[in-house]
Amino acid sequence: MDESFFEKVYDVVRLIPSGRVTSYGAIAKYLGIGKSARVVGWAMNMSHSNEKFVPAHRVVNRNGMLTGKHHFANEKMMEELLQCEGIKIVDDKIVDFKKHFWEPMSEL
DNA sequence: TGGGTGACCATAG
DNA sequence: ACTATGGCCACCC
Repeated sequence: MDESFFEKVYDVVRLIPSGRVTSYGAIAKYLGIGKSARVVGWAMNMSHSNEKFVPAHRVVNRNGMLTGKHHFANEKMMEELLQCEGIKIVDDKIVDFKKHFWEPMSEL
């Protein structure tokens, strides 16, 4: 299909259940690019271009740190959204990240 | 057309 | 334990 990689990334991100978080590498691996997790991050960078809303706030790096918070409308919006879903954020990091981690391969 | 970029991850020193 | 570097792929100008 003409679905670009971004479309797939957006689709997976949109499938992330509320209160869960995942990492770029997990999505990258699920899509098959594996090591090139950067493409996933790049896709998120252009997420604002997508017509539909993409819960990019549910996607963090492997350390569970909100690396992309600066790319949101407001830097605090990301952790605020996560907190709204019941996820605790301390020092721009997700508490019990492993516990809230959502693996697309296992769930999908 | 081609180059440069990027919100990463893994390994090595 | 921490820091530094390399690699990797797809999209935008």
